[in-house]
Amino acid sequence: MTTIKDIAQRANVSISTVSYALNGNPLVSAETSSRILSIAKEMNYMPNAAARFLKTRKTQIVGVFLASFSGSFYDKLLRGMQEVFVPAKYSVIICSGPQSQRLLTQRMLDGAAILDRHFSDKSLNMLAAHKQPIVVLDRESHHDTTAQVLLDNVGGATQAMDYCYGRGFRRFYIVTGPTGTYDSDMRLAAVQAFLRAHPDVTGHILPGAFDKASGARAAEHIISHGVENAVSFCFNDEMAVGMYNYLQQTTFEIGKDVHIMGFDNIELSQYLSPRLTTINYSLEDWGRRSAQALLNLMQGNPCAPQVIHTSIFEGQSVGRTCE
Amino acid sequence: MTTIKDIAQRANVSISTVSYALNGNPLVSAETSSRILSIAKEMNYMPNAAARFLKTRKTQIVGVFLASFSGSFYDKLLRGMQEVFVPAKYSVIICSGPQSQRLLTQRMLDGAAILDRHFSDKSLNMLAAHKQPIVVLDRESHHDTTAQVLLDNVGGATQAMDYCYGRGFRRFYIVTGPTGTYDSDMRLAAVQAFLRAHPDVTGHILPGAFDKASGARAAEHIISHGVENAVSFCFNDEMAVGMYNYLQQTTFEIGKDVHIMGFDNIELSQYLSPRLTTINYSLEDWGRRSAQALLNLMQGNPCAPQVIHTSIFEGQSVGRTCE
DNA sequence: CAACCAGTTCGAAACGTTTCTATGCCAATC
DNA sequence: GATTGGCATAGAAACGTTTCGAACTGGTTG
Repeated sequence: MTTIKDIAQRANVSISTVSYALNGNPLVSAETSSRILSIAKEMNYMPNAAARFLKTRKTQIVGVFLASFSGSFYDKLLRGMQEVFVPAKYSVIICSGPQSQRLLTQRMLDGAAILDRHFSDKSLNMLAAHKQPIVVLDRESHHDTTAQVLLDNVGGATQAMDYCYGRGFRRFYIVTGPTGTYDSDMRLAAVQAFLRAHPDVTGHILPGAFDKASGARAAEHIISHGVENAVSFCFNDEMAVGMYNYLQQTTFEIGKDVHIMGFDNIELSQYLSPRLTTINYSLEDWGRRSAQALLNLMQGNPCAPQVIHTSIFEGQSVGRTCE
Repeated sequence: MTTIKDIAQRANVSISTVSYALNGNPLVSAETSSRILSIAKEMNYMPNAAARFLKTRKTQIVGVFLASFSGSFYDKLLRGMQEVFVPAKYSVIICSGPQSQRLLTQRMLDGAAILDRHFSDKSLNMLAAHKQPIVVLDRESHHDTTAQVLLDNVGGATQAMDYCYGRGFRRFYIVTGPTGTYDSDMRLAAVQAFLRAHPDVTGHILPGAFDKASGARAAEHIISHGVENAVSFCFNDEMAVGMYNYLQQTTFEIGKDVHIMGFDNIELSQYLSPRLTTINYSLEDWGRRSAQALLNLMQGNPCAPQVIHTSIFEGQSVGRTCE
């Protein structure tokens, strides 16, 4: 491995001069500089990141912690982030699984974005205590080196309930995500507030796990408990897909006999037939704004909590009640 | 930041003793060791990765280079890899975009898997010259620190052609991927070999780009050039989806008037109606075997080229000719 | 009693950078 | 001709580890 020492030797200068030249420090004369640069290229020198990090304490890398790589869900989010980080000269890496937290605790990352419910609050607090810049997308966090950019779950869930209510539904099946996950808990809280505000509405809570299997189970349940004039609000589209899959094996027709509302508007939803009615929001925007927040934190500026707003995406999976 | 120096001071021992204790070196007495360990925990010491890497030249991190994060395509692949790397105590990170190559050139990674056509052969050769362990999934590479685990594109494309031929088709539209990509080029070569071997078959090559838009364009083209008794072989499912989308706005019925064969069997395909007939293979297996190959390389063992085999997944999108 | 040994611990060098401070040189000034 | 100032370069310390060889203990041996 070529090091600056080797270059210094070949160029008959000191290592400090080489370092300056390589970093474009204007103190070194143009002539020396170009000589050093050409020698470096010729020896195809590659800086040793570890040594540099050790000195500068900056890696120019940010990590995005995701629960899984599943679905095209993250694709757009990450694209939004790249839009911000690439011009800012940060490399973005995706980390998943418990063992990758070590990258963060061992200071290999200048900052991190977290959208992974397996990432414990305890770890997060530890890191915050060490002044690690972190932006959270799936929980609340109030430290001076953390920022939150959260989905408007309450708004979205309320929009969904309002929409169904407006179409005449008074009986709701609510298929939740895993308890303890911020998104599911917030959506559930909004639903419960809605139910309190509308005494004429009944809601049956069906615990789910944000996966297709939960949707299928829920579908099975509602069929046996009566579907007429009821709408099923799945707390994410994936569970709605699970419902579709299950119902395809039955004679029930979605949008007529069975009504389904989703949440997330994932790409797959547009291929469902009938098109799923769901809650929509811009993942790119979420990514961009999270990235911007993290950038701010890394520059030492605090960053106020932000909210990503939602809207209804109207398909044909929620019809009207027939009375 | 707590360092081993701080711990040494508090424990009244030298830094080397602390280092030994932290690394579980049996030379240090159990008593001292436990004292040091408890002090370390109390001060919540976190090792500085950069310093350690500088010394040991091992990061215990492998990078997976992907063209994009799109689709659930990579999900399974990565799960397969994690199965191998997690027990081997390696952290896996996903790198995308040109700027993340720096992680590799600056030796932040012990090894890498490449499935990214934007990753240039030139860079790859540079890295190979530096003895960087790398496994490639999307090209050939023959260096002593590289390994290849490739999809059996030729076999898969041949299976597809044979299947359609067996169902009576003699006229083929071939929707390719971008020229220069290994997968597309191999599939095309197989198709051309097939055409040479079957003089009774005609094939029209339609250049595509592995995206939905290409599929839509191709659909438009075949409609205006006659669909009867012709089958369209899309070199990936995503383009087939593009075709479906386009055809949905027409009166042509897939599997009857228009026949479509895909490649990849992506998750979305199962939601298409009629179900897409396509070429299937195990992404988990691909991931596992690539990871195992990389592990071998990192341990200094060479690794023979490997092939991932394919099979037909029969849906209803390819019917029969009606003569 | 000197020599040796095993079990612990310590000191110091090394990894490859960055960066602060010192030095050398030359021309311009008094 | 001594002093100054500016420019280019050199020297050396520092970052936090790991690890080699040395050194210090007591106890055992010849």
